Amino acid sequence: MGRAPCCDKANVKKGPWSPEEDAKLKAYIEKYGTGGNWIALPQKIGLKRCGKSCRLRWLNYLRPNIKHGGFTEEEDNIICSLYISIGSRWSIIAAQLPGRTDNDIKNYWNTRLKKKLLGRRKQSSSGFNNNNPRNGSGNDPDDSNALSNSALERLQLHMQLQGLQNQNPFSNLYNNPALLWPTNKFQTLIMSGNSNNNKNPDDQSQKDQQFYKPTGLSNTSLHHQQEREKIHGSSSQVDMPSSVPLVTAAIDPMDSNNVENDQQVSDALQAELNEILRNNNRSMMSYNHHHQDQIQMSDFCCFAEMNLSDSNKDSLMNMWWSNDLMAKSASSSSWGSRTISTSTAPVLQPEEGMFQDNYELVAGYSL
DNA sequence: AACGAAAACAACCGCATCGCT
DNA sequence: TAGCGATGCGGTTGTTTTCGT
Repeated sequence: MGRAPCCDKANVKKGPWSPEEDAKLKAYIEKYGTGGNWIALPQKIGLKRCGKSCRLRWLNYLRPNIKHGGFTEEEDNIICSLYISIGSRWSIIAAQLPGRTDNDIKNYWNTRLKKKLLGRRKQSSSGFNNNNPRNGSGNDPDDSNALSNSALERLQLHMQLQGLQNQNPFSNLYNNPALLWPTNKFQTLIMSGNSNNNKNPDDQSQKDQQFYKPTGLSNTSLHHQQEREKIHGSSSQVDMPSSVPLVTAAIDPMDSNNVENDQQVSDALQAELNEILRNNNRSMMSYNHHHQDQIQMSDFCCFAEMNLSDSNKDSLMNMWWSNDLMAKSASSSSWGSRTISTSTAPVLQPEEGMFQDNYELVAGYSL
C-alpha cells in the first residue's frame, strides 16, 4: 500500500506560479502568517495549489530579503568549503548565507560552481568520474559507486584547492580551520550526537540542531525561532566559527559511552571500507584497463597531482571514503545514501584521533 | 533567422523526521 | 508509545533561456 498523497493531485495546479498567485500568497502570509499549517493554507487563500508547493514558493521566492543570482566570490568560497566539508547539505549551507535558499544554492552549485571548480581537472580524471556511464547518475541505490560519487567529487575539489592554494581565490578561506569542517572534532560531533540526549542515532536533524543552535534554546524553541525567521525574513545565520567551540564543549568526545565499542566498531568500519574500496577498484579497472591487483589509488590523476608518496595517497583515499561513509552511517537521509540500513547498522563511533593523522597528513594545515 | 544543444532555473516528488494526540 | 498528519530536505525532472552554428 502506498503512502497517502498530501493533497488531491487532480484538483491541484502544477507548474510555474502566476503573478496573481504570488500576490495572493504573499499578501496572506504577510498579514496572517502561515498559521502553522501549510496544507490548509491554499484553501484559505483560494489557491489551487498543494500546501507543499505554497511553502516552497514562499520560502524560495516570496519571503522578504531573498536574493537571486549574483553570487559573490565570498559566497562561492563558503559554498565550496562547506560542500567539501559536509557534502550536499544545502539547508545547512544556506543557513550560512543570508538571503540564499537551499534550492538556489543547490542549483547554483550543480549548474555553475561545480563546473567552475572541477573544470580545472585534467581530462583524464574527468573521464573516470563523469564520462563513465556507471558513475553518471548516482541514482542506483544498489550501486556502491553511488556512495562515493559525492566523496570523490569533494575529494577532487579538495585536491584542487589544496594544489592551487597559491593562486586560487579560495585559498584564504580554505585555510580557515573554522570553515574547513571535516576535522576530527567535527566528525566526533556528528558521531557522538547520541551521547548527549539524542535518543535516535539516525536523527540527523537533531544533530544539526544540536550543532548549530545557540545555547539556551531547546529544539522546539529553536524550531519556532527558525519559523519566525523564515516568515519575517531575518537571517537565520549562525556564526559558525563561534558556534563550534560552543557545542564542542557540550559534547565530550572522550565520553566513555562513545568509545565503548571502539575496537569492534573500527573493525566493522574497516571491513566496510575495504569492501567499498574493492568495488571502486573494480570500476576503476574498466576505466584504466588495469588488472584489479595492480590498481592503486595513486593512479587517480587527482592524487598524481599531489606531492605524496603512493602509500600516503592510498591512505588518503581510504580516509576520504571513510569520512563519507561515516557521515552516511550517521544519517539516514541528509547525507544522501540509503544503501546502509540505519535501523540495523551499528552506530559507528570513531575513536578520538581516528581521522586526526589522516587529516594532518593530507591537508597540510593546522586543524 | 532558424534550429538544436547546453545551461540555468523553477518546481515536484518521495522519504525521513517531527510533534501532536 | 504507537499512529498519523505536517513539515523539511535533498534528489530529480520539467521548462525556459541562452548560446553556437
